[in-house]
Amino acid sequence: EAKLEMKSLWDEFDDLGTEMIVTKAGRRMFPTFQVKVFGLDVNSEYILMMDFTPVDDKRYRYAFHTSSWSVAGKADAAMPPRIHVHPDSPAKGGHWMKQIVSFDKLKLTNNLLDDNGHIILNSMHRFQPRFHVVLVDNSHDSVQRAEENFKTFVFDETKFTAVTAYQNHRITQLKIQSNPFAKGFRDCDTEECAIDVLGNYPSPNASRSRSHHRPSSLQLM
Amino acid sequence: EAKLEMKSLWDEFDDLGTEMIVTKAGRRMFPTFQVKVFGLDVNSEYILMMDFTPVDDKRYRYAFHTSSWSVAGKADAAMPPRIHVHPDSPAKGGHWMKQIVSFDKLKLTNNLLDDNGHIILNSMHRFQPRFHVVLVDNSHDSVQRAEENFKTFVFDETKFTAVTAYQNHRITQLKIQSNPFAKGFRDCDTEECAIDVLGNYPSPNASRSRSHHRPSSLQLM
DNA sequence: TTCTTGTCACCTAGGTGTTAATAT
DNA sequence: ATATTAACACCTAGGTGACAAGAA
Repeated sequence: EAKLEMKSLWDEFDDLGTEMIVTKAGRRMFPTFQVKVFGLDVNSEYILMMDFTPVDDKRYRYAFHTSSWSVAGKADAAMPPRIHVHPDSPAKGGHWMKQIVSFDKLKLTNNLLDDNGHIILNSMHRFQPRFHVVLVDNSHDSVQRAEENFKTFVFDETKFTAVTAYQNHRITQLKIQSNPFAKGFRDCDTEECAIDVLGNYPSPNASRSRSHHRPSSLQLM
Repeated sequence: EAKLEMKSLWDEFDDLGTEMIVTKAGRRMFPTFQVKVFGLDVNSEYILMMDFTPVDDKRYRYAFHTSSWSVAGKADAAMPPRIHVHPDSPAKGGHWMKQIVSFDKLKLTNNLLDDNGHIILNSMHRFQPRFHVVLVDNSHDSVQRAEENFKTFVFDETKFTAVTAYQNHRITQLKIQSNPFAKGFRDCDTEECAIDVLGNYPSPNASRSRSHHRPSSLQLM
């Protein structure tokens, strides 16, 4: 009834141990959580939403010399739990099923005082994204039907560790290779690395050799 | 029940004779058609939409030496009439009234074969935008109530001539001064021209002196 | 030490009028 | 002549990881 999009990319990250950046202003997830939804009633209204549950009650630490995560103690105090409602909500089943549902407006933050409605997560803790489909039911006995009107989907391969800076260098490299917005950090000499995750080729003026020296000024000739 | 936003800007354009660019790919309107809506039922559903009616049955021509429009004959064959439905439709009255309704996704084209759903207009003809509010009525006798469920608003100051290139140079200048996306064409030596139409000041790195010479190369120092 | 923050160059994505070339 | 098209420099708006500095 719900299928995770870009599963192979999620699997690739999951095999390395997915990390998601959290910032004060809020950072999008990459990969973006996207699903295809099936089996809804075309003319009934639904609210689609996401939340994040702690995977365990632990705090983690990354050891660079062994390139591995280890437990660093008990979890910090839990943050105020928040839910992200998909901005198209409420909408009819027909709307949700006619295209991929993308949670690309969802942002993660570590700011406990956030007032932008972003999802608040503790850094160095592990989380499991969850996806919920709620049927809008205005009938008098909607309370009794609350359970059947509420469906939750969990994709194990989307769990991740929240971080303020990437820990595993291989995660950094996979993000750079697969996120179009990080194209500026790709090292490409030839066209072999130029194919993005969707199989698209770059525009002709792309892939000039990267230099991270910051010019102090520039002059027109 | 509907109030035009940015009326003073529309008036400024209307006094000069508003022109709107039409292109094959589709061009947004500037000013953008935006309204505040009042008096809807908060919990009923409405569809909001726009269409464009010919102001007259004439074709126009612009005389640069006299800076004026004149009739150039009868109108060309009318294009297939199209309606632009606001992408939030259908939505409850509460949604429409809680913020300004902006038709910034609406695009104008002169391509009669357009398959992007854009509004098709004949260049060098005059048009009157119209705004419609339609109550979604599922009752059995909705046919009888069709008229009361359908309200149309016309703001005379939003009429314009469709063009493929600006004719009146004063229109061009007003577009450049008031549209943020045309900031690159502003001639500014001091901060006096730097206040945009909303009264906002520019960001610190703006308003470098404009040069339309295209550098053949540039060098980092 | 370990983790977090703020700034930055470098991208994606797309909205401007200009200009030269092309229709009509 | 007049009208249209396509490429382009220059913007707005905002998403990346790198890096240096700061905080715990």
